[in-house]
Amino acid sequence: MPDSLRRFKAEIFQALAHPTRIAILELLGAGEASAGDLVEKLGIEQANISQHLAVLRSKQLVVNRKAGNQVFYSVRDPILNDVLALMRRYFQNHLQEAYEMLGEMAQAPAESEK
Amino acid sequence: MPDSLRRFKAEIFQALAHPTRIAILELLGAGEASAGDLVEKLGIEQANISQHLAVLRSKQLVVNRKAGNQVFYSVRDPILNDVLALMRRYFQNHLQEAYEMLGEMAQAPAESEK
DNA sequence: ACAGTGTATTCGAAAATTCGAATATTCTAA
DNA sequence: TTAGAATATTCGAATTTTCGAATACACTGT
Repeated sequence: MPDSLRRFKAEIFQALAHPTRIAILELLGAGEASAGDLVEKLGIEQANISQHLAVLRSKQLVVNRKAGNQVFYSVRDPILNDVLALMRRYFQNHLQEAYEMLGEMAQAPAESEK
Repeated sequence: MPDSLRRFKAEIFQALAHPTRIAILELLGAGEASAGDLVEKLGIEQANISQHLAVLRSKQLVVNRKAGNQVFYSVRDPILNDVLALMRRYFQNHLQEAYEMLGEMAQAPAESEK
């Protein structure tokens, strides 16, 4: 496989390599959401969400649709959802280590739980 | 989903987010290989391969087995191969854009082709 | 035209990643 | 024990990523 193709793949993974962007994609997996929805559901700075959306857009992982004031985002290719689903299985298989790797966890309950 | 779990996922993706590490994992998908094999097949500095292997080890994506002088690596969980396979399908779907995104490509033939 | 709401961009500064060079470590064979 | 091969680690500089703050832009209603 050409190295240039691997560079492309690496860029996609790079786009996935941030907790906030994973959260965004998981939310979008359930269907379209506006930028504002994401800000509200994730409890993260508007500017920051917008920056992460810019990353996802630049790698074409999401598409957007403007409706008046708002911009609605969705996952472009359902394969991405499959990838995330596979990863969920992976994490179930290795939850143990996940916890160990993260070390804290026990007392760090994380802000935005559902 | 807890934020800490998303951080863990992001770390896995981060580990996948480098062309050399993708190349390593794709090679290992075909079966065990020694560090030296990887150096030779990828044509990359020994120290650098070793650094990338350290990243993959630290995220537990690979396991290693020492045999005398050498260290043999393999992918720990076959799900990873599935993820990479899914990604290959993704790239086929979007090859067009991949080429556009990479821009150069036409004249950048990449060093290590098969 | 103006104000207000929703979203995007720009600008630093701090943190993380990457690589080659140099050096260590570990094992084997003599 | 010494030499050599295979692999790993450390160091520092260059690059990239990340975030908040400030600002810009776009659309709507009045």
